[in-house]
Amino acid sequence: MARTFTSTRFVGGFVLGAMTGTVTCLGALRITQRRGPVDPSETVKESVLQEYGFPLTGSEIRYYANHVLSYNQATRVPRWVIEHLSQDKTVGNANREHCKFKPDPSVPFMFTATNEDYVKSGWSRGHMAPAGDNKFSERAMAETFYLSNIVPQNYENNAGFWNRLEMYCRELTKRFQDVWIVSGPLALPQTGEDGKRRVTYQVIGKHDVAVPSHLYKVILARRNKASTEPLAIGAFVVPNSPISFSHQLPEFQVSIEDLEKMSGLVFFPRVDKAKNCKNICEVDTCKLIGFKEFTLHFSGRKIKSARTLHRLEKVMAELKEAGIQPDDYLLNLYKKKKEELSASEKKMLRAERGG
DNA sequence: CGGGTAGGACTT
DNA sequence: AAGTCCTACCCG
Repeated sequence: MARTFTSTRFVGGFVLGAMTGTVTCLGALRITQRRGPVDPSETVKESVLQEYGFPLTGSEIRYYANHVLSYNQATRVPRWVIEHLSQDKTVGNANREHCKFKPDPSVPFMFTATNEDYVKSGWSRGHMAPAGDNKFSERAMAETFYLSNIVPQNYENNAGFWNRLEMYCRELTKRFQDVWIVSGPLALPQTGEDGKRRVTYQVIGKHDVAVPSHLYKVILARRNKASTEPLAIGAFVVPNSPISFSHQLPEFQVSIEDLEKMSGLVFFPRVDKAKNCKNICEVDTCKLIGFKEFTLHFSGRKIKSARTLHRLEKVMAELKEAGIQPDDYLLNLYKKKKEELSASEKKMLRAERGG
């Protein structure tokens, strides 16, 4: 119903616009006849074309505490998001549990995505500038939760491969003093059954938020400010779908130039990529954390946050099912937590009997 | 780390 | 009675 109304309104506006245009042309013709030919030296900017202003795109650069982006008002997702990463930014007490996804207040409401567009859409809200890159600042982290920094992302991809790519970027700050990262969505053409190439994408929610077919990341890393070593640079295009642990990061590497053709963007335009850069996968590992390491890492966090013995045992059972032998660190964590929870659950039982 | 849902309390 | 927020709990 709403869609029908919108369409009707759109068509009506188009017809009205066409009529107005006709009237204006006739009027201009009369004036021209009366005053003679227009001055050819008059620039378009100075002409009547500019009288009521040119169309606005809303793609102007928007600045936040630790990221900067250009927004696409048509698709309700960013065109690109850039951030600077250094080791000190990845440590601190900022906590995503205190953050909430919300429409960006600086984006006109008619062009913003909303949480309702995403919830139960089948797609997760995927950060472009990651929350975890902003542990140093509550504000910087909170601002990454604006929906101007979010795209519809496959759940498994977001929690898995993309997550591990973000972890690799943070790891880079151990070896490079400064890391700059540009991230964003892509809607790439695909060849149909008829052999023709088309760009198609799903849209979700009442605001028709565009679901990207792929996500890209460009990484630029500098060893340190004084170093004459070439900058390390890499571009990666990742399908917006589950990617198993058997896949390696270099499989998704593309040349900067190819990504620029796909995206219509020029990355780090002040950098001479031909002269002053080296492939990051030659200078660094381009190796994402493995399955065992990944699972152990987050099992540790789950054990720490477990609040019932049942939950605690389930985390351990999942590890066993995955065929992963807990290391000493994890076993010790488990033992401590088990004692803690046993004590508190006994206390709860006594309180119940007493009351 | 990256995300989600259900349901009760609270508001309107 | 229906929406909104918050807490608790959950998954990869």
